[in-house]
Amino acid sequence: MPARDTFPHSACASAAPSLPDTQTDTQPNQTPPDAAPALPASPSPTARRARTAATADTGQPRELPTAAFAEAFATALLDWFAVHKRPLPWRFGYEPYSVWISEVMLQQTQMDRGVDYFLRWMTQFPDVASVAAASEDELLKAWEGLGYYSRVRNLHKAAKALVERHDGELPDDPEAIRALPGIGPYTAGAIAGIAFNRDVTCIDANVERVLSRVFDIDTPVRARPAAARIRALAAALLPAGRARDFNQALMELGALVCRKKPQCASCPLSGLCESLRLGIPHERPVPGRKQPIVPLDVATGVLVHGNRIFIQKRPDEGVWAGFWEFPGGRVERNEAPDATIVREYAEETAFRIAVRDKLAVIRHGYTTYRVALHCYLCELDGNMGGEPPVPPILDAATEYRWVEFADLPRFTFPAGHRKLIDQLTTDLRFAPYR
DNA sequence: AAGTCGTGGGT
DNA sequence: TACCCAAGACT
Repeated sequence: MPARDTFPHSACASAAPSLPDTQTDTQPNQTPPDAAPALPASPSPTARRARTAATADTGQPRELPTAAFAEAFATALLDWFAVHKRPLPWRFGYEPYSVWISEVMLQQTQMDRGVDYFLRWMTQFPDVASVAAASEDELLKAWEGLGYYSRVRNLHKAAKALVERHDGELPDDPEAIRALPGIGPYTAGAIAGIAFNRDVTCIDANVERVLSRVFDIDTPVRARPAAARIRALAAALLPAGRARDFNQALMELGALVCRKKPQCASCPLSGLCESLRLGIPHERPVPGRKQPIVPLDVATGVLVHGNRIFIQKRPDEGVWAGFWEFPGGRVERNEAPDATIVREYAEETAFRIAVRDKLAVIRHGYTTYRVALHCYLCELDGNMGGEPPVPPILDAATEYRWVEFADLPRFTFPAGHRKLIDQLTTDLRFAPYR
């Protein structure tokens, strides 16, 4: 736990507003800062003892940093950021649209991948209006491979709402931003704070990690008590007028220095960090309950007929909604994968098919599953293979196509199927069909 | 509030 | 290999 020395009458740091969340969180203190005493940026023992001040009324362990600590924290952090800030493409101009796209794109996504997708997206959809005018299929194709595709559907809805109601511009009011589809507490804070430089914080996994270490928060960071404390701490540490740099700096520090394996030797906050003082930064943040990963065998068949390949479009709900795919499904208990293909084709298309070569086993994961995707080459069986072939009776799809191999890149596939297509490009057994 | 929703990099 | 988990939101 942090030092319990409390200074009930010391200046309490300014508490910048944090976005309202579904969980109501009472800000312990909203009073403006008193005259902040000048304090050396270096962490003196005095500064360390002055780290926190308890809320005066209850005396509960809901502690906020003193103004002096907050200033030392912000100064060290912002100085570091000025030197180590990466030249990311949305860090030029901070146009709200660019910030919005980057923030949504980077949700649960690694920076390097996000940058590539961002640059392509901005070329294809340079403004809100172009997103609103695009078809969902176009947007989905641009998002293909990034995952969490409801993000792009919500982006579409939000863009259309902005064109209709806000003249195609993002509002600068955190509440109004938060009301848009796909924008939660984090993204609303990020847009308001980073694009508009409003005095608002944003809490992502980086911020959680940094603050849980600096203040040695010993309960699961995503659970309510710790989450509320982190929101309050971030708000108290935020220097007025510096939200753009402060928010980015906190996240940048988490991404570059205060990583899962912390690099405390090069951390500008090492002198202020309670978990480091205790020698346990690697024990923070305390993780929540983790979901078990379920292994799953799935089979899929690439059905060829002449030089055409059968694909179908998934329903509008559930995983990979609206994606194209090769039919297939879960391998049941005591079922061989090639038998799965025959069964699934019968159920999903009413095709009788014959399974030929096994093409690949592709391993990938989605959400809580770890999938082994067994891939087979298939043909229509017996007299089903007329010309043109008999139409399918779709049971798990909204559309179907018989397409040439060269046309597959125009359609949007789940990553596992996309990997299969990539492999087929060089698979000699598949040469007759491409 | 606990599950769902993807994917690939890091270790 | 196996596991963790990332600039989260929604239901």
